Formats: sequence, C-alpha cells, structure tokens
Amino acid sequence: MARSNKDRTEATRTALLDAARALFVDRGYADTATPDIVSAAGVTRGALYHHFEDKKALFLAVVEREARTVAAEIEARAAPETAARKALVVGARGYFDAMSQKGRTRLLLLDAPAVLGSERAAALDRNNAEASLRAGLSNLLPATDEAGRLLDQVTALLSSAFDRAAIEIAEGGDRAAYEAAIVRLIDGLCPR
Amino acid sequence: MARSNKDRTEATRTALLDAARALFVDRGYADTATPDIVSAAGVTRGALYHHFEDKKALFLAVVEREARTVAAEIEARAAPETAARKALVVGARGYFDAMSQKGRTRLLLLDAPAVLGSERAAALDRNNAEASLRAGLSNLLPATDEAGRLLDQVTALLSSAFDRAAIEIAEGGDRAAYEAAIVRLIDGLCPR
DNA sequence: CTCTTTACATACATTCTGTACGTATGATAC
DNA sequence: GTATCATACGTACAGAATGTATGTAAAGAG
Repeated sequence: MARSNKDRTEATRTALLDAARALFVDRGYADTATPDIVSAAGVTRGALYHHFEDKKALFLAVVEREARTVAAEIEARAAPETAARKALVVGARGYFDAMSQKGRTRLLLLDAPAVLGSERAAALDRNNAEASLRAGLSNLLPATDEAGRLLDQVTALLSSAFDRAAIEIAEGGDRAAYEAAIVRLIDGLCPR
Repeated sequence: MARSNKDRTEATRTALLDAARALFVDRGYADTATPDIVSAAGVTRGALYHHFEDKKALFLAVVEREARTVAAEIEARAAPETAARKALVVGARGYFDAMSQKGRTRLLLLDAPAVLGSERAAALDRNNAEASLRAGLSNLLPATDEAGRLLDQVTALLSSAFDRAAIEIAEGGDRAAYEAAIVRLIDGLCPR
C-alpha cells in the first residue's frame, strides 16, 4: 500500500485531530496528555510534533475545525428570506442545537479562551458564530437607533449571553427558559 | 520571636495567596509553577501542600478571595435608596471599575471557569457579583412581566454580558460604548 | 514534664513536554 | 533508472513539574 505523501499527511492529521478532539472533550485540555492522544490516534509523538508545533497548536486546530462545523450546522438551517426577528430566533435555536453536542461548550467556551487567550478565542467567534449574529442584528436594528449604532458592542454582549445560555443548557438548565430569555433580550433592543 | 500556630498558619497562608495571585494574574494558571509561587512567598513546597490539597485548591482560594473583594468594592459604592435603574447603572460602573484591576479578568473570567469548571465558577459568581445584579434586576422588573418571570435566566445572561464587556474593556475596548450597550440591554428589559 | 498534634522541610517517584537525532520512503532532476 | 533531496515519521533524551512519603522541630494539651 504505497500512499502519496499528501495522503499520509492528510490521514495522520485527521487521525490526530479526531483523537485529540475526543480526549479534549472528555477530560479537558489540561488533563489530556499527548501520549494518550497519539496512542488513540495510532501514531507516535514524533508524528504529532512533526505536524503541529506543540500541544497548543494541535488544540487550536481542533477548535478551529469545531468552530467551522458549528457555523456550518447553523447556516444549514437558516431559512432565507424570513423576517429579521424570525431569522434571529431560528439562528438561536440552531446555535443551541449545535452546542448541545457533548463537550462542545467545554471545548469552545471554557478551554479555548483559557488556552488560546480571550483575544484569539474572540477572533475565532467573530469569524464564525458571532458573524451571523451580527448580520442578523444589523437587519433587525436600524442604524439610526442607539442599539444599531452600538452594533459591534451589542453583538459581542449578546454573543456572550448566547454562550452562557449554551453552557447552562448543556449542564441541565431549562432550555426553553433560556431561549425565551434570549428572545426577550433581543426584543428589548428593537426601537419602541 | 515565638509565634502561635494560628499566627504562623495565617501568615503562611496569606503569603502563599498573595504570591500565587500575583503570578496567576501575570502568567495565567497553567504557566505558573508551584516552585515559583513558594519562592515568591518565601516558603517551601512542603508548606504549600500542607495548607492546600493541591495547586487547584490554592487557585480556588485565590479566586474566592478575589471574588469577595470585587463584590465588596462594588457594594462600597452602591448608593442606597436610589431608583432601581440608577442603582443598576451605578453597579455596572462599579463592576467595570473593579474589573479594571490588572489581571482580574484573566483570573476570574478566563482561568477560573477552565480550571474549576463552569459550574463551580458560576456558583462563585452567584454568591458575589451576580447576586447584586439579580437583586437590582428584581427591583427593576415586575414579577408579572416576562423578563421578571425569567429573572434567573435573565440575570445569568446579563451577568455574562457584563463579563464580556469587562474583558473587552480590559483589552482596550471602548468602555463608554460597552457601558452604553449594557444600559441599552437593561433598558430593553423594562416593560413597555 | 510527657505526649500528641501541627507546621513545616526534604527527598523521591512519576509523568509530561519539547527537542535532537536517526531513518525510511515518496518526490524530483537529470 | 539513478542520484539527490525533502518529507514523514520513530526513538531517545533532557528538563521540569506535580504530588507524596517521610523526617523534624516547635506548639499545645493534660
């Protein structure tokens, strides 16, 4: 079985990403050791440190892939041409569904900010889930209103509220109540 | 200089807490080694592991003390007998002031959830900063309104928004804009 | 004054991370 | 096709960190 270098790289990298994701989700970043990762992936630590600069870089790659997946799952459900408010509510449901996948809150919302720093984590969000939230809000809020003028800040704050809701739901909180609270927050932003 | 056991314990514990706080703030939990902590505190690792079960327990003690300090700083400014909305705005300013202390966002908002778990971190919040927020909101929102009925959830979401704002401000964001956005969120919750 | 407990100090075992070095195989130039 | 190079690993090692086990001196109790 002669494989091209490209194929080998691809196979090894995804094996590492898959194994690392499973362990990071299960035990958290700090309690996951690289020997366990490579053992689960069926490779050696030499392969890991060949493809990734260090453990943190591997974690970053896992998180980036996960964030893209979440964004894609939400996007897949977005009904086009719906009213701005409805689109936001649908987006909220999609986000909570996506974040219900076991361990995603830990991976994306707890470990990522601590390991990568809040700036890198926030940047990741901005390019994925937060981007669609911003788009939705900009459709809902007229630029003339104060909430519209503060679009960036309001987006960041609401995004954080979404994250907290996702965490609470993942830990057994009342999903309907948190969804209602989010909707109430959004409705409050609309001009009166 | 013959000291009682109580005094020795007190002195050693606070020396450890102070040194650990400074290093955790400066480098983060993961990049702070216990040899460095005890060296800065002028004691040995034996003393550390005598007074604290492990590194995590020391971190928890640091975070608990810090959370109480933040709550106290906010409380100290709270003007009694002001209107509900004004009280919340004053509380917001106090929170942002308190969280402006260098490294507090990292300690309380980034490392604590990752190290202690979101549940323990959330519980810490509930007993400190989040408690006064809840009280303020319960004065502002009538229990008959939806926002009032969802007080617990709304408090959690807003608390998270406060935290995100504090992080952004600490990283150079526009404080006035984030304050305005927070106020706009709160005002939106008031019944129309 | 004796006995026990507390508050440390020291030494050790385990484990992890990152690096240095060696090797085999695919890719490339001729 | 072959010589050369680059890539993709595997292995061995150095350094450091955590937690524990064990020893000791001083405080406290009776």
